[in-house]
Amino acid sequence: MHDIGFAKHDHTACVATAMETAEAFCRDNKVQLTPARKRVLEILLEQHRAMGAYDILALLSAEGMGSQPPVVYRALDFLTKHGFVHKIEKLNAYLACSHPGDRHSPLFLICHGCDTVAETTMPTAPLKDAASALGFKIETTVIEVEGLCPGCQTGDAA
Amino acid sequence: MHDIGFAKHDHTACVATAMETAEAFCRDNKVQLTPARKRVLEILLEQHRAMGAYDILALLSAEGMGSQPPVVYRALDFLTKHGFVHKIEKLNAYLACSHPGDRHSPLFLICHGCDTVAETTMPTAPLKDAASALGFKIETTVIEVEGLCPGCQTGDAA
DNA sequence: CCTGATATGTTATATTATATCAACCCTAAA
DNA sequence: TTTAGGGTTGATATAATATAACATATCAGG
Repeated sequence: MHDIGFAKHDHTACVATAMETAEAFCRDNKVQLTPARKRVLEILLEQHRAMGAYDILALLSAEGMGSQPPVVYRALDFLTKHGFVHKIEKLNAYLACSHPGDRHSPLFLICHGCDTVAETTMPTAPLKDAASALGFKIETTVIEVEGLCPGCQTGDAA
Repeated sequence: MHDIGFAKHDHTACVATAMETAEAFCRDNKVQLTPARKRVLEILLEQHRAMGAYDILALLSAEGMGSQPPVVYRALDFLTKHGFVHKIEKLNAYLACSHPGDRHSPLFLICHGCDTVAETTMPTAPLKDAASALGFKIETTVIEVEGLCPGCQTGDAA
């Protein structure tokens, strides 16, 4: 059992479906989900947590899929460009997208008690309104909040 | 003449008033605005742009105020802790606060045409609602958007 | 075949940030 | 006055994150 949001669920199946979604997207869009890219995405889906690039690299390397930083950064560039993976700027870490296929403006909830990161969404209108009030045209958004998840508010479990 | 938001204004005076605000705050709260901290804040106010820690360090160093990274990172820690400076996570850069004294959840507009960063605000209710729907308690927020400022949308001036 | 676009392998380096420990300065308690 | 503690600084070293640069490989289309 694993967490999604901050609730429990069995995500054995969701790794498989996310991979299928990614493969379908790549076929449709004529881009290549090469072995390294595929494996990085699988790792992030399986681990279901925000991981540093070098954490991912260590796993890749143990599997003999390349041990140099560009390997993982290139894969992450590809995966983030196509929306399969998000970068958590506040943590310099990477997280598999919970809503593959959507085009959305994700909001990340970072718990500093247990280091869990949950992805959710919020209305984008307030953001657009504030930006357009200054004549600014939004292309990408970074919305991250840090605090305590439900489980860490009570016991203060670190 | 300099920019604030994306409009022109003369900000000669605002450096001085921001420094006075900071000094008053430090007196009131019994914390020390030491020479290094003061100079880092002045630099960020004078430059009126997002600067990397090492850019600031280069200026400090040229003035003989210490040439090692901890000097500037300690100053930035202090200044961000007390709200005089914000970190722009997306850029790994630091920016003097445009609303000294307020307690606010700032929104940063990052123009990738001219590298200007404007600080504004938005209603925080949507954020709080989305977080509390998952039982999450917010402590800090990072809201940054990247795109094009009014001046860079037309001429595409890089 | 040749070429251009895309991807990978490899080495090296750039950029951002922190750990650690000794010294200093001030305040306030003993 | 001495001593202890908190906060700050100085200095050295290193950790953590990310990219530049260039050679090689693969493959589809002309």
